[in-house]
Amino acid sequence: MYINRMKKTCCAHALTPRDAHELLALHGLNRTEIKTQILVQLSKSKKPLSASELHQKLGADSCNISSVFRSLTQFQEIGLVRELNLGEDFFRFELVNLEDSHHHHHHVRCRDCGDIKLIENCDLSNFEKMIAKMGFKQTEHTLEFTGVCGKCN
Amino acid sequence: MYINRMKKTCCAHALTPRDAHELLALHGLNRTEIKTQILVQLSKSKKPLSASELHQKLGADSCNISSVFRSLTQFQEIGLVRELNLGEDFFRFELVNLEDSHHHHHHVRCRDCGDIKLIENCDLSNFEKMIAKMGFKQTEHTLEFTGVCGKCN
DNA sequence: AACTAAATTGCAACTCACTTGCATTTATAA
DNA sequence: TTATAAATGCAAGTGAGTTGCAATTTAGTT
Repeated sequence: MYINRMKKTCCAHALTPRDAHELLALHGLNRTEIKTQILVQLSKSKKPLSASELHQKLGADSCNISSVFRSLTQFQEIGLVRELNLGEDFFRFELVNLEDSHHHHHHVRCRDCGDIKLIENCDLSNFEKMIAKMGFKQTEHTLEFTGVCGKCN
Repeated sequence: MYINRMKKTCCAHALTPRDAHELLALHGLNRTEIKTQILVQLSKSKKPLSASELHQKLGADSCNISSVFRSLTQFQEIGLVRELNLGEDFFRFELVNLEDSHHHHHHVRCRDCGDIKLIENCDLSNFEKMIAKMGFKQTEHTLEFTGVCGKCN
């Protein structure tokens, strides 16, 4: 299985264009340069990227940003990509961990320099229990931090 | 102190127009009908309100929504109001607890019917410690849940 | 290689939350 | 009452994200 061959990064997998092609084929999507590059760039990035940052990385002139948004929407629908709100006025996107799609992490964003760090462990079981008692199912959460980082202090 | 006279609701205080006037005066703001009503409506509401919902409650024709946004911005600046992102494509606003401005709660929003419930307890000390070790200060967080509520299951 | 249907794209126009500049009105304090 | 600052309405602007449509590209089939 191709997933096992992939190199690991902090968050998920570093995808080669070939890997991206396999993923696209697996989900019945055409392998276009835009879709391939979005997956590759997201996998290479240490922090989640905005649509506009992705558009830059693909070469702003090489494609239209509406195609970037459309691809990101598709990737979310098939569970390949997750949309994050880090307290900015736009969304960021990250690859879902393909070996464990439930695994996710949180972020601290510096309110000064904008730098983003990952926080790996996530235990909210006391919250989850309480919400289950309130009758909610299929619960999801977003937990994001901001602060002033060491450099900016 | 007027704060002690105020009736308590689930989240903060039910403000009379008179209370609102005191608060405005205390912060050097003019006591206009718009500002007064925003505070009163926020204090009466069991769930955080969007700018547009507030505008409706004030009577959509009675004022311009830009004035609602401007007032909300001022209220945030002086720490009277907090802006929340509940995973919608707009912000909601709630009154800050005046007796304990650090006190806050979280929310579960039903992805089906949009209903919003409060979650009172908030212990994220293990996260806070980790982030402090990473060099971040003045840390803040947002933690919001979505799910499918009992009625919609 | 040629052909077809479905998927993808670019483009331009649009939506929607929110902001801003400016002229006018209102509140407050002297 | 009057001067000054604050607040407001209005209209235009921003910026992220969406959408309709026509043109292009992909992929599967002959």
